[in-house]
Amino acid sequence: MLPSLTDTPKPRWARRKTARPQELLAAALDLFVERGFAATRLDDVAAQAGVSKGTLYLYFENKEELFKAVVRENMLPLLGEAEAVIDGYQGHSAALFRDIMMGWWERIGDTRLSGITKLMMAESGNFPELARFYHEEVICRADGMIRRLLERGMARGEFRRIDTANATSVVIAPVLMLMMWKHSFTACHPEPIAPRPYLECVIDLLLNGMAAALPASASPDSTPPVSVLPESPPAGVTHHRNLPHA
Amino acid sequence: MLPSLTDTPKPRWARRKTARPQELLAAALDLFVERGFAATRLDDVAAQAGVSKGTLYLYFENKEELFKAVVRENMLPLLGEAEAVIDGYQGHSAALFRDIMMGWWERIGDTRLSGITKLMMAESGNFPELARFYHEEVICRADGMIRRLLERGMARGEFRRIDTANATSVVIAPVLMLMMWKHSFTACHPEPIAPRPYLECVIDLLLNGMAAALPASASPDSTPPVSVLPESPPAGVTHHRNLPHA
DNA sequence: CATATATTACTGACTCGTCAGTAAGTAATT
DNA sequence: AATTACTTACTGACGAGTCAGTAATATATG
Repeated sequence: MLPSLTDTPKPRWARRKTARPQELLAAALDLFVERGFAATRLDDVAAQAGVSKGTLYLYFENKEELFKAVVRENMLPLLGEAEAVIDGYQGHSAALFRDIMMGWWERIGDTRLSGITKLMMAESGNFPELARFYHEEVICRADGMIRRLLERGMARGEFRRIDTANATSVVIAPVLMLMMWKHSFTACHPEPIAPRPYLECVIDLLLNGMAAALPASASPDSTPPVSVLPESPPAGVTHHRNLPHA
Repeated sequence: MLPSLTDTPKPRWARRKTARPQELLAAALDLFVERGFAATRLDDVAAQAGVSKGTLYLYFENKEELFKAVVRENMLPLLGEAEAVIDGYQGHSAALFRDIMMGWWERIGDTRLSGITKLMMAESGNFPELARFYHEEVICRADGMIRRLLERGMARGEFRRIDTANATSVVIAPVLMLMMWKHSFTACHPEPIAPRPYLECVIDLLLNGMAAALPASASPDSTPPVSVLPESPPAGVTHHRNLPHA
C-alpha cells in the first residue's frame, strides 16, 4: 500500500542551524583526507553533509576557511592535551617520550587526522595562506613540544646533551613518515608497514641514541644495543599511559 | 638604426625535432617539481620549453605520459647506478650504508629530483595509474636495494640480525622526510633543517642501532653511544666515495 | 486552536575562469 | 612543390563562488 499523501508529508529538507556546521566539518574532514585540499569539490562536501553547496557558504566564507575550521575543530584540541601532559609530567623522560610517541600515533596517526598532516605536507606549496596558518598553529607548537621534552630530559640528566634543533627533526620524522605512508602507496604496497612494531623500533633506536651515560655498574659487557628504557613494556605489547582521555 | 627588414629575417620559430623532447622534459621537471602534478599546466610547460602546447602533444601522448617520461629520463638511471654500487661493493657494510645514504642525498635529495619523490607521495592517491607506475619502477627497486644492503651486512656479520622489512622502512624514512621538508614548509620555517648534520645524525644513530656485537676488546667502558663506523670521516666533512660519476 | 504574516535556512541554476586535449591552418625546411 | 614541425584558435568538462527564489519555521492575530 502506498503511503498516504497526507500523513507525515516528509519535508524535502529541515532547518538545522546549530547542527549544520558540525556536519559540514565532518564531511569536509572525510573528503579532504580522502582526496586532498585541491581535489576536494565543495559540491561533494555539501552532498555528504546532506545539504547543497549554497548552504556550505552560509557557514563558511570559502574553501580555505572551511579547511582552517576543520583543523581548529579536530587538531588543535589534541595539541593542547599533549602540551598539558608534557608540562605536568612527573616521571622519567624516557617514559614520557614513549608516551608522547605512542599517544601521537593513537590520537592522530591512527585516525583520519593523519590525513590532514599528509595533506598539508603535500599541498602547502600551492596554498601559502593555509601553509602559514598550519605552520603557526600546528607545526610550531608540535616542534616546541618535542623540543621541551628533549630539554627536560637533558636538564634532568636523563638524556645526553644533544643539539635539540636537529634532534627534534629526527624524532618527528619517523612519525610523520608513518602518516605519509598510510596515505600514499598503501593501495600498491603488498605488505604495508605495521605501525606498532615500526614505532617500537623507532623508540628503541632513538632512546638508545639519546640515553645519558649509564652508571658504571650497568651494562658492563659489550652486548648488542638493547633498550635502556626504564620499565619498557615487552615488545609487541604497548601501554598507553599518560595522555588524558578526550 | 633600426635593423633592416631584409637581413637575417629571424624566423618566428625553428624546427628542432631532436632537441624538443629533452627541452620539454626539462621544463616539465621544473614545473612538476615546483607545483606538483595536478597543478602544473601544460601551457606553462610548453611556454617554458619555448613552444606552444600543441607541440607538446606531438611528442607526448598526454600529461601522465609526459610525467612518466620525466621519471624514466631522470630517476631510473640513478637507481641503476646505485644498484650497481651495492652489488659490486667490496668493503664494510657500514661504509656502504653511509655511501648509499649520502649518495642518495647528493644525487636525488639535494637536486630537483627530490621534488618528484615528494610529488608522488603527495598525489599518488589521486592518480592511480601514476602510482602504479612509480611504485613498480622506483619504490620497489629502492626498497629492494636497501633490503639487499641490510642482508649483506647481516650475512657478513657486520650488522646484527634484524627484521629487514621493518628496518628497510626505518632507514628510508629519514631520507624521505628530508626531501618532503625541502618541498613543503621551507617558506615558513625559520631555520630549515641543515641536511648534512641531520643525515650524519641519522647515519650515526642507525649504524649504532644495527651494529653487530663488538669484539670484547672494543669499547670496554660505558661511554655514551658513539659511531662504530670504520674510518668514519670527521663530523661536518663528508666524503662521497663510491657512487660512480654520472 | 487555526490561520495569516514575517523571517530565514536552504536550494539549484547560473557565471566566470581554468585547463587538458584537438584540429585546422601556417611557415620552416628539404 | 612537398613535407612536416609548429602555431593558433578552438572545444568541452569541470569547479569555486554567487544569488534570486523557495520552502520550512517562528510569531502574531483572530
